[in-house]
Amino acid sequence: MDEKAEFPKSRAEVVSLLKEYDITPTHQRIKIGHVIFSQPQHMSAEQVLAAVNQSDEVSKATVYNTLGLFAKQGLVREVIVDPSKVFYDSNLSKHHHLYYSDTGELEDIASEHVKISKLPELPSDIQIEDVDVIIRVHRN
Amino acid sequence: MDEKAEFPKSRAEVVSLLKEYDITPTHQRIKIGHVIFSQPQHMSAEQVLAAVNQSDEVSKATVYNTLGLFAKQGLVREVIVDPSKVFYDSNLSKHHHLYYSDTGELEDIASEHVKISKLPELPSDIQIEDVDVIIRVHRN
DNA sequence: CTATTAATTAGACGAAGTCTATTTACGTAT
DNA sequence: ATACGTAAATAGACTTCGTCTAATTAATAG
Ligand SMILES: [Mn+2]
Ligand SMILES: [Mn+2]
Ligand SMILES: [Zn+2]
Ligand SMILES: [Zn+2]
Repeated sequence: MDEKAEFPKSRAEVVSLLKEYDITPTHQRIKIGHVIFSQPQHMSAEQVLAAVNQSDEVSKATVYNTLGLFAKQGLVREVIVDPSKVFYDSNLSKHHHLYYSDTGELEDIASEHVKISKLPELPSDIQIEDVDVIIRVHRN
Repeated sequence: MDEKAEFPKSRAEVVSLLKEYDITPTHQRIKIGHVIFSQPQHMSAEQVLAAVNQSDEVSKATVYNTLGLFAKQGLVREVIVDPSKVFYDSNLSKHHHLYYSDTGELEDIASEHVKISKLPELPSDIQIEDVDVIIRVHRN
């Protein structure tokens, strides 16, 4: 797990990050990485596609492939809180989420602010991937 | 909040349940309610549509409208864990979820088995709707 | 350079869900 | 019971997000 999580990342830093995570650094992947690692944020695939296509073109298929690959390799985290789209989270540190169901906004909650003091015992053949805590809220 | 949560529910019980939650008990709504309240379970809209259309027909629009209405009135709970579909949960008691990301299975975790001992302080103009804990696991 | 493999692409396709315009059912008054 | 006004249901077009396929292009090794 990457703990030094600096933002923004230069192009060169993105390249080393990809290599670290065993991802061949192609043009398109570097560009997508540069967008999402510019700051800790939550972006949908559509948003990434739009951002990346401000300058030259990356295909929809490649954006989806790349985000899926990044997630598989642990470079981004998929956040499933909105029934209509997946958010890709560039914040690699352990944290939880605050979701405004009225506006669709998604905010991080530092993991120190949430403490889970008891979890169920699970059969030994089961691996825990993640324990997600989502606080669903709305304004007034 | 309904605490006596008995399953299965007879047709007559479904009718009173709908009335309790200020839902006009139409044929279609009773039928959908009868299906989902037959036991504590998690069903997608497509599954409800299929189940309900074993005998006579209820339209897709009505199934979606009805499940949305039930959720809005607090008769079912929407569970968002799978990026491809919403689950409607007929278990009204407070509980959390175990999600098998490899198979898509969803299981309940009784709320006694999870203890959250610290939550962040939130601005006073924010209402908490729910605190969801999702344990994402996979087998071996 | 050549061969092999990996990655990208356009656009067709699919699944889940929404919307619109019309029809049907329901509730109330006469 | 009939008429009227509102609520609910319906078919099917449509949208959005995401996947797949078949063809092209780029990277890598020899
Ligand atoms: Mn949705
Ligand atoms: Mn998906
Ligand atoms: Zn986050
Ligand atoms: Zn449940």
